[in-house]
Amino acid sequence: MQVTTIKEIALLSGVSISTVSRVLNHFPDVNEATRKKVLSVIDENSYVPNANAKNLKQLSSKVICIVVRGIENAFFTPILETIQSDVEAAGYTPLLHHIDEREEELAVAKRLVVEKKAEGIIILGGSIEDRREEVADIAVPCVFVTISAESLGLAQVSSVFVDDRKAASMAVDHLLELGHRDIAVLGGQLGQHDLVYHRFEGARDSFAAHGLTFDQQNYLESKFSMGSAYEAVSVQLSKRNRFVTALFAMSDVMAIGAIRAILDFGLRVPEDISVIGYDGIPISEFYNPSLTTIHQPAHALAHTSAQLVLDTIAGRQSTGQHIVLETRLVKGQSTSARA
Amino acid sequence: MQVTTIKEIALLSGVSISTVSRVLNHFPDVNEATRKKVLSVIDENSYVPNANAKNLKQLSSKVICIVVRGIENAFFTPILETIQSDVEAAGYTPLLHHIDEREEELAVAKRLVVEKKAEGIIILGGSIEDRREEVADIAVPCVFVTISAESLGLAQVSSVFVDDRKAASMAVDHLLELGHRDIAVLGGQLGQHDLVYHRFEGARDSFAAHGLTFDQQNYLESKFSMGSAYEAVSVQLSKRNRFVTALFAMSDVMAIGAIRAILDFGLRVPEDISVIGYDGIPISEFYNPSLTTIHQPAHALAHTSAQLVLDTIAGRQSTGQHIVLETRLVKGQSTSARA
DNA sequence: ATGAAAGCGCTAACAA
DNA sequence: TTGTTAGCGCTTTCAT
Repeated sequence: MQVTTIKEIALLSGVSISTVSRVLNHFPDVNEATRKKVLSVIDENSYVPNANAKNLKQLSSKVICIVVRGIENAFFTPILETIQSDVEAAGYTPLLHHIDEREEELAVAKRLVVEKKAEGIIILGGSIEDRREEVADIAVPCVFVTISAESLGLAQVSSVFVDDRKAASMAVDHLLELGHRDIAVLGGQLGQHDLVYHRFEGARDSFAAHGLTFDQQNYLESKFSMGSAYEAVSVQLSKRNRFVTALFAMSDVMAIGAIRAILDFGLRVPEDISVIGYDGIPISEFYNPSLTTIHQPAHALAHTSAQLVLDTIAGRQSTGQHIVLETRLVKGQSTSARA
Repeated sequence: MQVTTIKEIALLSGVSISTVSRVLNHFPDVNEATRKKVLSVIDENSYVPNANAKNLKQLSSKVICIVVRGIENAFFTPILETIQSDVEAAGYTPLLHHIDEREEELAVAKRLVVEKKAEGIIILGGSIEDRREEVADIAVPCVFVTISAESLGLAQVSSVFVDDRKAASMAVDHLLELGHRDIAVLGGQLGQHDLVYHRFEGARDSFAAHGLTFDQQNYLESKFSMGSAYEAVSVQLSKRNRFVTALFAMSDVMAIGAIRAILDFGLRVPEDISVIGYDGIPISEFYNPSLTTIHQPAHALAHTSAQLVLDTIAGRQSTGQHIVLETRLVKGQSTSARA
């Protein structure tokens, strides 16, 4: 027979359900013999408490939820691991929740607060444009990672991010300083997400700062995947041949798709076309050629965001903090001076 | 004020809680006007039902849980997406649950069945050695993906996998047929997981079939990550120089780490050392050189496993099925005949 | 140190 | 079509 409830354990142990509950929750005021007995019954029947009932009744739970948009974002993976271990080190239980593109991260966050009695929320890959109400609805400290939530002006809400615009301009600066003038920008659909817009603006800033203008027809639109980037670049190559001498991709994943397309077209990287990426994910070092890329400080993003929720929960800070972290250009083998 | 319970919605709508529950669960027998009224109150207060209470009470839930070990296994990502959409297409709700290395996938699965009232379970990346009891404890249809559960002989349990031993031998066959004799095998810790053992045995089979013996000192141990593989190969290169002309890596991720190490040592791939990988993850096509690899049929693994749980739940099959899927050698640019 | 009892928010009979 | 009511399995006072 399957033993599924605390009541059955109580019966089998010859104690009341409250005593079983005390054992389960490591209360100190339980007779050692009783505890042993109960634990053995629990073990023999491989009983597992029902978290629904537990959460339903419980008021607080030492849980911090991490809500992530998109399962296959390679840039998030190391961040998640670091956040999880930081949260654990602080005595909280991290609860990782992946949501797919269609789901609403803010609604999910709100639900988790109610259901899991989460005391804090960390959101990766969300957006907050015109959603002040929904964010305000989240009743616990909340940190947005990779986007700024400063404009919301909410005391419970913090954010950690990089200056995407500046970073993108740094990338294009690098190409311009290597002597390139015909430069393509490979990015997402403009207007789809703030991030794309910021990086695009950054690229234009760089051109402007050099007294140049970005030629809009050199903007290649693609999804944030290798296959899509490959496609976008291949199309241009076969249509316009060697149309640029350098390319700035808004993610390393896109950069890799682009490079493969260039190589398959019979050109060399960086000799014929230089490529610079964005993110600094692990593969960027291992790719061949290794990627020149804008490195986002994944660990710092993770540590800082964990610290922010923890501090806000503990009341060590009373108002939302919005922290800008620095990016850094990592020079790989995928860029070189114009031939 | 935050409205958090069905009771408050009932009050505000001027109906009973059962009516609200009916609206929430899309019951047909609700007056259209009443439904509208309730929905508007729900919306105005952005009320979200508490899933704890719901699951606690509910007997069945049309949920299928997918338990995955390891957050960063690139091979699993596409499988997960396919399983999720297949499950949805069948009218079930997929519930993805990532667990970390320390957690016990079988205990988690059992818990999910109780808590979420899951009607089926799909497990990726688990192991079942000597754990018949625990598996038998899972009260609903269960499918293991990438490992065989045939030996358990449980009617509720199915599995879908490839013949790792045969596939590994196929990989080494390829290298031997290209004329290579000094071949390294880069894999995980032997004895750590069945999978490592099977692939190792497969490599030895191939040597034996060619009248040769594998030299144990050519087995390089590493974790399943690029960095670790890089390290392992670098050490051997600096110690024994060009010690082999070919290398079989037990995963594409390892193959990439190995290639980078070889390139950084000043050698060429495949001219100096050929490398063959395993898995056939997306990056294998995009890497430079593109990887020769043993392609595991990710989509077929996904479709088949989804079908198996669904069929078992529906009673369309009464006994566990154990299905072996075929791998295929994909020739990339990372292998060539011995110089 | 232990037990009894009152709910947590919801669903699912059963009535009306 | 709607309301009333009895729990789901657990935690948490309050007694003892």
